[in-house]
Amino acid sequence: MPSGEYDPDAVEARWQRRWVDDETFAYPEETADPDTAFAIDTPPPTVSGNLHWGHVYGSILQDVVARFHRMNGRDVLYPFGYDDNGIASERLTERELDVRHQDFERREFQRKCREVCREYEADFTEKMQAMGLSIDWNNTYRTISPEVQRVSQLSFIDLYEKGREYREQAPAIWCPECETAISQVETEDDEQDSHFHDIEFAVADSGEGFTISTTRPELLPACVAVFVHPDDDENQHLVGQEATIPLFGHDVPIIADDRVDMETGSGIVMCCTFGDQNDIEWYQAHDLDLRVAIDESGHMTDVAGPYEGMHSSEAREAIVSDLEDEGALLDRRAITHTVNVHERCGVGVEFLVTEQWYVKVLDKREEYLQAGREMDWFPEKMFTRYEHWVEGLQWDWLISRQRSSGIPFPVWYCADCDHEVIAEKDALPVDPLSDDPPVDACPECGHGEFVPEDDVLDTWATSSLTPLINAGWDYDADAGEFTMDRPEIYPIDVRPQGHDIISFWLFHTVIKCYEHTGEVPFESTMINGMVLDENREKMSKSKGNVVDPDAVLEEYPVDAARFWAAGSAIGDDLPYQEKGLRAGEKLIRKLWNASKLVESLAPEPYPAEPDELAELDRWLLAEIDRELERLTEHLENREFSKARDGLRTFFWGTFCDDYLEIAKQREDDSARYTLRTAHRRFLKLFAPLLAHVTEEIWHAEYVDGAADGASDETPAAAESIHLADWPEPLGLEADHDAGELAMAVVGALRKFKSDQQLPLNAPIDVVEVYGDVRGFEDDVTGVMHVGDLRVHPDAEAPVETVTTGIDLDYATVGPAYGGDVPDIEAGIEAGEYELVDGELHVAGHELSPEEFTVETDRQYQGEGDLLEAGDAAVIVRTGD
RNA sequence: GGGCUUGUGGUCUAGCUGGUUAUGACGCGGCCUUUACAAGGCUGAGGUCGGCGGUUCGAACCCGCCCGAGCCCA
Repeated sequence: MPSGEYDPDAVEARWQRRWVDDETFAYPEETADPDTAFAIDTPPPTVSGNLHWGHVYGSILQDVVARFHRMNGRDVLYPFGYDDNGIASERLTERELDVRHQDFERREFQRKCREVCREYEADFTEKMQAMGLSIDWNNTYRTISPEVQRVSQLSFIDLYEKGREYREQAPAIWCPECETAISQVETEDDEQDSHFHDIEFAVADSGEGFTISTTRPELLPACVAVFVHPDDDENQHLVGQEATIPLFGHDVPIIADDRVDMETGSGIVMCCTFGDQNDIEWYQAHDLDLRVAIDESGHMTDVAGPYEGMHSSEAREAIVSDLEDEGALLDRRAITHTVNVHERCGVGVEFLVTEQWYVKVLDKREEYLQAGREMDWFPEKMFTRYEHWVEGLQWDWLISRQRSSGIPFPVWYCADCDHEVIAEKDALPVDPLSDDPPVDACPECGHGEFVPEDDVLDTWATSSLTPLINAGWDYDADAGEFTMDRPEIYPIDVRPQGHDIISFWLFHTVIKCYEHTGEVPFESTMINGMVLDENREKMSKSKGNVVDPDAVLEEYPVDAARFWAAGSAIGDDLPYQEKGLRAGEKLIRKLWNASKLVESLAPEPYPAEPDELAELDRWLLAEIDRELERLTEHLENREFSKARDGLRTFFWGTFCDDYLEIAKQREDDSARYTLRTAHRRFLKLFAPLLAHVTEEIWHAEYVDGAADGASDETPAAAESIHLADWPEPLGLEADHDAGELAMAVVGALRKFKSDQQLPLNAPIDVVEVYGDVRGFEDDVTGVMHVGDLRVHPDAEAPVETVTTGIDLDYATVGPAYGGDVPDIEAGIEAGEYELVDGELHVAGHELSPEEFTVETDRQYQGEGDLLEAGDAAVIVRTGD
């Protein structure tokens, strides 16, 4: 029985333990029907990082969805992934064990990573469980595990066999610090101090001088062309001639191209292989020479002549100084500009021509756009981000990384002819550095030696496979085809994630799974916003405004955090608000206290449905039907805020303030049955939101009935409210208007007492209601302590009505009278109008009755006070 | 610099394809011990809907520009 005060600390921890111990939320493995299976594919968090408030927010929304659909008869698979395959966890391992990954064989080092990550995973698990999320802890995966490595390599091979991957010498974004190619998404911008140099170039034949401005003079030896804008009249005469590079002496063509930015420097620009993205375009468009001056480690090559072997930064200073000696340095000024850097190490990226593996994406943009369109987007507007991302793609997806650890490419090359030899699918996972290729001789040339691929796969190549990992995707060698352990969950019903990762994580996942299975991997995607601090600013360590989940959950119940999280419109950013949590606490308390009252008004044994329900009871149950339908629709549309606020308002106002107050006066089976039915329904409706407190009350009140079959609950409902069925509408006939009016009469009487400074239980002698509240007389009388209630359903109230104004119905008047509306308004305002046979004559127009309403004021001259209750007049007389 | 999103009483928020009285909560003022809850109930005050301009009889809503915030990209 709920008694005393609610103690969330004890209650929440107890249920969290029970849910895990009893495997309450385990996915029923016998599920086979795609219509009953319901799966959520969450992007796995990096376990080496901390759980932050954004995780709390996102996870709660996922959990509300999971619980809602579970109660709606779906077999829910809500798995959890730990992302520990990446540089972050490798660095962590090196730090913790004080080792270098280079000193170990790749597989060996990964074993160490797995060991180190295990404790971090345990910490993550504990915290996720302490939020009471309805995750199936039997269904977890680690992105570094051999099983996932196998899936990653299978994915590589499948795409290779489908002709979606290629290896090519091409300009790639390169980090000279990490000595690896990186993808576009791994770079970020950084404001850095630099210098702008004006350098004197000369035309080869005439010796005429012109100025080139650059921040990177060390690229002079890599210069392969000079560009002038076609609209640049002043310098047009240079086009077609050749320029001589100072210090290095080689001649390059001078070419016109409209990609030149005339506003910067002299408007004449040099093209080097490669300084930036533009250089690559020019290189390709004009078929220029390739002069590579900077090598993979950021040092100068032989192209740089005397500067060979210097680091590019040293070479820059040396070249500037030599230019100055030669008089070719016209100016040098300090500037700050944005530099494209590698997000991991902060070092400026280079563009190098290297041999890399790519996944084709550019050729199927339209198809991938269509794949995105086929998903349901919550909210719909977020699709635009996906759309713009796909339309703006400039590179195929670079998937090779020159790191020594990570998931290896399952590939060897013939030492003689470079023919690619791919691993056998049933041998995966393999590491070419340790394992032998599947053939003894090259199928192409017969050569017997092979060079292993020592690159590893980009971590996104793995992170983008989570739907397949969850569905148990694998290759069946006997059948010669790909299979799934759980085909019923694919495509996955919901993919939740923040709007910050739509462009790469979601995109990569969609296209890879689409290529493997021919199906868009998600039925829907649910985009949550970012969590901001109380001042709507981004949380960041440097600002010191980061909310620590542990500290908050120390102070507030998890259910309060759930209430806060559900206060967001999906897709919008949400500020952390302590008041939001406090409001949650209040609702939890209200639910608890109301449950205590229900318990005392309708104790066990619970009454069966009486033959006839009182009008008020039918009205309440019918109102609950309405709320149930609204709530269900909102949850289906992921309108969490509307769902939450609607249910809260209805419960607090209609059930607690209106119904319960009346029910206190009643002692009949109809009331007892209704209290119990309503209460049981409210618990269920609140269950996805307030997961713990509803479970606690459910167990105190309703599991016995579910267990012994006394109630119409399923046997599973005896285990947990979260396994109970979502309510169906009862469909009772009720007079909605009469009930509404009766509540308005009660409200008016309450206000009357409040205005008169009377206690709410003060008696009232006579109340006359001029409106139809038949069937509710005893309810009004009981709760308001009315001695004599007289209802006049059809009679006119004995009041004088005075016309106080005219209310135009603009929706019809506007279109009908257009520009004359201001005149009509002025006429009414000035009182220059007449009512003739129900028509309004004003400003030369005759308005028909449906175009306006007459505003009236009721005045009562008799004994007692006149109150307004909705449309009805109520007259109150007290015996003073 | 570009794209997307967002800006409503002190704070958070609702507001559908434009219709005139802009929703609710938190906080604030006043009153009320009523069969759970005073962390409750009743009631009141508080808003030029970020700014400017436009379209319209009528704009929180549509259009343009500007400002602030968030995300992604350059």
